[in-house]
Amino acid sequence: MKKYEYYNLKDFNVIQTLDCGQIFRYHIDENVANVCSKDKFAILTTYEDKIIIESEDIDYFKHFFDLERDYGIIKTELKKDSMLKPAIEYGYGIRILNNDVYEMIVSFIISANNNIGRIKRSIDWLCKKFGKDYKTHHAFPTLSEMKTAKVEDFVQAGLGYRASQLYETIQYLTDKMIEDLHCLTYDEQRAFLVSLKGIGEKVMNCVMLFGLGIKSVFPVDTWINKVYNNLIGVNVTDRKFITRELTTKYKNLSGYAQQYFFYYYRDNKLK
DNA sequence: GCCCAGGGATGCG
DNA sequence: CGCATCCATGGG
Repeated sequence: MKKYEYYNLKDFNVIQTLDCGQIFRYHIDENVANVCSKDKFAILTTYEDKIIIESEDIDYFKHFFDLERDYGIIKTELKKDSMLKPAIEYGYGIRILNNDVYEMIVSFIISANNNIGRIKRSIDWLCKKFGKDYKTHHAFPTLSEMKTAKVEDFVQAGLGYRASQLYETIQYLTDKMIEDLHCLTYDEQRAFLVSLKGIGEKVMNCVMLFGLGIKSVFPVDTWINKVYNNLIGVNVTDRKFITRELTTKYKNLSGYAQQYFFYYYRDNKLK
């Protein structure tokens, strides 16, 4: 494997970035993190003054971890918001990953009304069953590989009632649809994603954010719902309303704000 | 046994 | 539109 070393890298913490719910295929052991995306694999080791990335495709993971972007500007702007400031100081090294759209579609369909532990187990099961074995890791199953799965396989993966939803979407999707998705307008992308079985507002926004790199969206899940009520001092359950409020407030930095909030309040076991 | 998890689909008004 | 109800499954 090739190796690349980053010295005194600002605004990047591997554990924070991996542990804030935007990726499910990773494993952390002390200062060493194994990360998978598509068929690719990397090992990140964190030391006092440097981070070492080992991979067969270093360039992929430089972009994957969004390392070419200056987060100082983003954090300075968002820290002007007093509610967000402590969350940013807590998750100072979070970066929004540039992950694969298709992998995000599958992963976040599975995530619906589910918990992270079970989501990770289900996805790992699918990778072992249908993904290529690279010895160091299993690749995420390609669309054509995933199309060979039966509904029973998805049930066995522990997807519950999401099994039939994912099955229908997998059978419907083509590689061309996935490729063309990048060229659509913002509204067309949203419409396409929501038309897929198992994808509603929240999952769609996660795919937009983590798979298409669109930072003007604000996925609202149960945690963000709790955070919103707690910070504003209300008891709202209308997530579409909360989404509108927060995207209006944070505009093109909504996606970043969402991750800082999510990591801070979920880690601190809000209430 | 109950409640919750990075919600969505469906039906009804 | 908004709203209620149902949906599998494992862990706390």
